[in-house]
Amino acid sequence: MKLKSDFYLNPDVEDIAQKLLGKILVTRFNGILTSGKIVETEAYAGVQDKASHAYNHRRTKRTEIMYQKGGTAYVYFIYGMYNLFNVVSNQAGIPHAVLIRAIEPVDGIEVMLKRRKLKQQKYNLSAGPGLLTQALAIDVNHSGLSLLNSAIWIEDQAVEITPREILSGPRINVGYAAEDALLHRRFWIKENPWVSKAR
DNA sequence: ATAAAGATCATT
DNA sequence: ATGATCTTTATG
Repeated sequence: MKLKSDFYLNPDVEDIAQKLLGKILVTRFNGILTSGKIVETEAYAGVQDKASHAYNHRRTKRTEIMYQKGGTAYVYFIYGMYNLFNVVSNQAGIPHAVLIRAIEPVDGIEVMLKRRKLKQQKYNLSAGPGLLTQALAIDVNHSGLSLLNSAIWIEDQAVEITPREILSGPRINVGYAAEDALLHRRFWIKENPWVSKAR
């Protein structure tokens, strides 16, 4: 069942980052459906978080999306080649976001392989924030879309991921964030091979 | 107008 | 450890 608005209005971004683990991220573009189980996330805690694009109330054309109501997609382009997908959370005006860092493929694996230009399934299909967006065909044109609609959304699962199955650590490649780089705001499912290997 | 940096990844 | 590749942002 598609997650509804109240799930995304959660004011605790570290909590929602953990609750997104185990849920299914789905895209359906031109009738083509692809999806994967979320296995790794990172929480970005708005204006107080030195790692966040919205740190210190930074408000630009790009970051404007983060100030929208929870349940909006925030997608940005980085390093000249990658689109990174985030789930905006909390009420409008508070720029919380959760970066989806890795998924375990579920539906449309053949299509995803084609999009990634891979012959056979390996972990580099979708284990990494810049890779899963390719597999699901998400790009910056989708930034601002509502996750309550039928192009990009997240499905609830009967089986909840329990706190015992979740590990945490510092976020990846946020060295510019000074002391906030040390906070444990990266979460992943213990022993899941689809978690990114990045360091 | 210009320059620097970046929530990455594949390769050496 | 390095290179690819280009948008976004800050600064002048």
